[in-house]
Amino acid sequence: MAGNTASTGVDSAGSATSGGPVGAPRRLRSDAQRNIDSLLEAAKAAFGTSGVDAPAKEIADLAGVGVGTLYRHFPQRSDLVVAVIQRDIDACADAASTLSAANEPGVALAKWLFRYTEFLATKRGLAAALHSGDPAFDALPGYFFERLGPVLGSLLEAAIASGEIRAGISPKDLLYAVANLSLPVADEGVAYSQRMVALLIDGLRYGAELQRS
Amino acid sequence: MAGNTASTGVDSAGSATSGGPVGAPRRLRSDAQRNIDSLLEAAKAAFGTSGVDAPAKEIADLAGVGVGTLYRHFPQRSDLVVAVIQRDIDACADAASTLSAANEPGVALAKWLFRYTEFLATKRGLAAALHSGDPAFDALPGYFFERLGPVLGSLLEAAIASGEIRAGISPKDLLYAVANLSLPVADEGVAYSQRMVALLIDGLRYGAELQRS
DNA sequence: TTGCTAAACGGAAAGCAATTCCGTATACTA
DNA sequence: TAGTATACGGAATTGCTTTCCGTTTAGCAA
Repeated sequence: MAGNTASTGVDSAGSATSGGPVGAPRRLRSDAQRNIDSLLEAAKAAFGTSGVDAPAKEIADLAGVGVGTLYRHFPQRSDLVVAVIQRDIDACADAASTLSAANEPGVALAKWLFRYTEFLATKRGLAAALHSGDPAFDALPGYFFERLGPVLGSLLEAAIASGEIRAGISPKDLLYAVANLSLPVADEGVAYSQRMVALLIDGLRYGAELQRS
Repeated sequence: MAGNTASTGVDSAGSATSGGPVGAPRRLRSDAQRNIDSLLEAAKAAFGTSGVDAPAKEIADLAGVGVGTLYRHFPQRSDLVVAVIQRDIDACADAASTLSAANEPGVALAKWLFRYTEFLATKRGLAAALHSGDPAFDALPGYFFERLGPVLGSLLEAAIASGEIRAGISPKDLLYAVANLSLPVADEGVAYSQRMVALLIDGLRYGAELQRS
């Protein structure tokens, strides 16, 4: 779970001067670890209540720590946002593998995409941050793909092999396309997103039979 | 062109001589109008250079006015953003009618969608604002649709009539779907957006022949 | 257990950008 | 040409992020 280390650094390089095994950055003190967890919990709650722009103070209070502590672990407000999102990405990836094991290839693909859609729908404001242009979020899309890409990749591969879906679409493209389609627009809700995703899936089915056999 | 009046009010009504009836807003003073124009120009430039988060001061300086003046015409920073976007929406709508007059229905539809895609691509940060959840932008999607909906509606209608596209998709859905797909993701450029839009169009073609005749 | 020290804490203060206020300047009208 | 509503500029206010630093504490060794 990447989120836990925050971006305080804990840079992988241990610069081995002490002769010990490289990359042993010294373990986090227990209270620090506890506070990081509290902060992530609090942040998730605050983002849900007050949106991504919830003041740092509000989050710190909710977590029962001072703002100084918040900034010790998450040097920039955006680092907290990133950590929270990464946590949820991990959860989604895990759910995917379970789902793929219990369904037919084509069904598994569609089901997972809809599940993914719902997952994104709960993000709302968080997803917006992704597109804010703030360099602080530059790493997120990468993490997104790194984590979910392989999962969707297998689903896709299986569905193509069974002839239900045409080849030629990359996991990355599909991942991002659905993410974008799931952004909240106007007064429409999740229903809109799902309609659009369904349309995209039809696009994938278009011409699939030509490749069969 | 809605942008010019800013949100200071100045509702469309004009006329009304001296002892006029209720709601004669009184025309804008010439220097005020000039400053509003300068501000819109400056804002567009600043957004391009420093992103949507360009400081108000920067924009005011660029326009050669004080921040007080900026806030007089655009009470909230977001009002400026809205005005700039509306301007560009209008331009896109106009281009659409021209295009639709010079092409076959199906071609016109596809061409316009790609043109629309490119238009959105230049917005980048601005588009992100749309999804920020800030209530200040609530009116934008409405304007977006009000202006572009009818245009895309005609294109769509014609393409459906010619049997190239299946019925059942609303202009609104398509408009928003493409807008979302055009959001910048990761390191991909416009090419990505266009690939996805093409996929969506294929989705529309899927099953079209079944409805023919 | 006790003592020591690096690590972590909390919250006051500093830094910044958005927004408001208000005295001054100016475009219109009579 | 004078009078007045409008508009102007920029200093002051406000609210939030981020930094700083004296105080507290977990983890370790004697």
